Amino acid sequence: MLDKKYDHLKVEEGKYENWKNKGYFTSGDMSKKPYAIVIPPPNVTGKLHIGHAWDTALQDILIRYKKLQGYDVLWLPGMDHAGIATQAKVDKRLRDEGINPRDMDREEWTKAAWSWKEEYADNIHKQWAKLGLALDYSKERFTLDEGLSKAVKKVFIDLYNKGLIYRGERIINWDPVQMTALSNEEVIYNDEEGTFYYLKYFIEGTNDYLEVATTRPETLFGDTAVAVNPSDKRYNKLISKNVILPIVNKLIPIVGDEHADMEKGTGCVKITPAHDPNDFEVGNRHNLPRIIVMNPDATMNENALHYEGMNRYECREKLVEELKERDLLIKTESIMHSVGHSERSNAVVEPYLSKQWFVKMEKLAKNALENQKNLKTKVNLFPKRFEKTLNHWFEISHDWCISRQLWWGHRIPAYYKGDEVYVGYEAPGDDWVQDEDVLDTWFSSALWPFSTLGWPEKTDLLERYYPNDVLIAGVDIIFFWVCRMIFQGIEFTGQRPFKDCLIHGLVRDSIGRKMSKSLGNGVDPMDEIEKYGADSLRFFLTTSSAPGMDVKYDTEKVKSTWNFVNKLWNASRYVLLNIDDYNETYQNLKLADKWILNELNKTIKTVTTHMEKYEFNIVGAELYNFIWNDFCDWYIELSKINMDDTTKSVLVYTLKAILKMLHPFMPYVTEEIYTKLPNTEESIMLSSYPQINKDYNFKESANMDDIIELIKRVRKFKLENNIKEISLSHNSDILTQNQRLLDKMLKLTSIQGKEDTTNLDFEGTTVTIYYDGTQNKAQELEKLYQEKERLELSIARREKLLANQNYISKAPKQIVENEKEQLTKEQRRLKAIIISLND
RNA sequence: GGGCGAUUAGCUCAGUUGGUUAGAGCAUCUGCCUUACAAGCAGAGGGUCAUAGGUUCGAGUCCUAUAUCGCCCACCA
Repeated sequence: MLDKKYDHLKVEEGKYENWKNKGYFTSGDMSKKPYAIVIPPPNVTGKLHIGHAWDTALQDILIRYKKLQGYDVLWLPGMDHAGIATQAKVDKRLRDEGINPRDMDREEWTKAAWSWKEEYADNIHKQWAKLGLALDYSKERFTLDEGLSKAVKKVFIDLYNKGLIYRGERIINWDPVQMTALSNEEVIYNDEEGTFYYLKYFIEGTNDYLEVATTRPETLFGDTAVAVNPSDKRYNKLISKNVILPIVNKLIPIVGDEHADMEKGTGCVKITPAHDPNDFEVGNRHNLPRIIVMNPDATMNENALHYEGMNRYECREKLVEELKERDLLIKTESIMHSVGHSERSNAVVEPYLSKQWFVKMEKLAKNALENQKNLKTKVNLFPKRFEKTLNHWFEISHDWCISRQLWWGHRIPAYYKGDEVYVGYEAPGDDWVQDEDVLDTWFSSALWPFSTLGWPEKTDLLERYYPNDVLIAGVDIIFFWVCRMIFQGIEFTGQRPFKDCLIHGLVRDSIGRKMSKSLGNGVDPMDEIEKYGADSLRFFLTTSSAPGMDVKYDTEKVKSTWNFVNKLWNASRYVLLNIDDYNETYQNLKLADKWILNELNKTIKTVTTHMEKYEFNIVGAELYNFIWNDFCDWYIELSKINMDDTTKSVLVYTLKAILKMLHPFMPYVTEEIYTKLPNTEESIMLSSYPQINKDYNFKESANMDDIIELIKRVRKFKLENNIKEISLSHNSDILTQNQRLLDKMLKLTSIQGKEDTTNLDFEGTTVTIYYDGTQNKAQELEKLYQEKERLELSIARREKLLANQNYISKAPKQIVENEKEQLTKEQRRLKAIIISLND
């Protein structure tokens, strides 16, 4: 028996360990069809947040659903080493302990990082368990483990040999705090207020100057030209003359280049090839020298003369003062411009000339785009509109900077001896030194769907579970991850990495803001599980929004989900209290039994359809309605009238189906209840998903719908007119057959002493309500007139519609038929009201 | 500048290929402790579906504009 009260903590205790120990999460039953999902590996940097809870709950729903449907499900768990993020955390911890991480040698530091990893992996395992995720731990992987490292090396080496990876000096996004290069995706642009400085660049041998505007005056030490547009009549005769670079007092040329926009600013642009991507290109076109003016930590270097050693902002401030003193500053203007920040450190990114490794994207992106055009082999995104986003990234993709100046990651398999470069698994000789840098974390994550299955070996796992069936990811990592998995999958396996890709939104706070550490508005899923249980949290997260939309985290809604679980709990208690000692039978089904079985079939159909389309919000609403309204409010109440073996059987049958459909969303409470029911498997995880039973499609179930409607109307009449006692008379066969049902649901009493009457229509027969309601006569009449007026309007509307030949000929038959039926029904009701009014 | 999304009840959101008089939860109001559940039951009120046009027998749904909010991308000397 179930406890009197639903206690989520008690229900959830111990179940996960049991499932895990019994091996229910383990894949590999070769007699079944495979179904595979790989988890988006969380970073080993800290705790899982509410977004992870959502993302993983969605996956768990599919895994548990497919398992019940009889698939051999593999949900492969794992974690990501998360290069920059983890290195920052490890460094911080070391510094807090008084150790300067940069004083350590690489090996020593790496040891510290691995111990961090173990600790945080342990945390994440505990959180996965709390969430109830059916992960197959026997297949767990880590992005830095041996097999995956081998895959990473192979991909790097192969791409290099195909000419799709190269090393070169380019302007990259430099994070001066982490002191590493970043990819474009790792830079976040914010609009910020800045200052536009207008400077005088005197033209050699004259007292004239060019007016040059810049937001970053400190880079002038790296200026090697000023560009004007060749067709700009104001300046084009100056081309190939020189200007005097302020402060530095050296001559730099005026070059003509289309990059200079005549309409913009003064039309003159300072060219700093080592500190700006556009200037870099201009520099290439005009063979300009590249002068780096900053150190890797964004302090000024020796090229900044007496500003050497200052950080870039201090330098800017002092330099502007000096320019002012020397009358080289014309004016300043404040402007809004967008400033790039490092995704991880939030430092202002410095465009910086640096020698890095790049993936050449053009061909890889083109292949991915081509593949997306093939309906049979493309990755299907849900919702579909995200395919546009995906394609756009492939269309514009820049070469991907993949080297990072970090210690935590896959070290680049490139070796140097003098000017020679060798790329391969091992150093070609003792006197070769390996590249110090590691690869972008996303380089290894991009291989995750196949590297985790043993690739590049031709393993059985790979054969069986690749391509994965679906990938689930947040909208925020489409570019970082989804795109890259797709092009790497196609390049190295010749196949899409997954057939479907379900994209979900972000969890926002109750007033719609992004959850962030700085705002302190984050919600810890573990706290919520403590308060409301994993079942409530999961159901809320996965059913509260349409696919691809954000969810506002609303505690009230989680509470109301808890109420729903509690409702299920109590309904189950009711069933269990009533089924001691019964023989399962479906003979002599009563109208109510037929009705609920019929409704159940409809529910199974809808739920299954929408589960397949990842429309969990619809599934959630459907189950909520069926359970609360149909099963609890009607069937359970009706079951009290005649609790025979058939009723008991139907109660159990329906409840079992409910639990199985709900199980993917609420694994714990469904397990608790299911295992208490008679004739069940040891665990609900070993049961099978409900299917439509064709024997239980009953036409006469519509009679029950009619009766329910009648009951509702009578109840409304009673309540509106504050009538305590009523009785009914009628000459309907259906009602006669279900007289006990009416007595019970309407609490009918004897007809004696009830002088007043009113009439209702029941499918063409008249039902008379007897009551003693003289004190409310005026109100009753008022209600009747209101109803009469409403019906007349509606009837008029329908009659007009049905008189419209266009409508009759063009609308689907079913719709027209329905309209006619409704019209008949309303006409009957109106007639009954008129009779009542005449009485 | 380009793309995408949103705008529906007081609040948070659904609304499948166009088809009864637009739904749910929460909140509000009325009446109920009816032995599964008062964390509940029985009812009620509340929406000219952002605006303006258009297509259609029929539009929350399709088309064209507009407004507001949000996200993404690009640019930003």
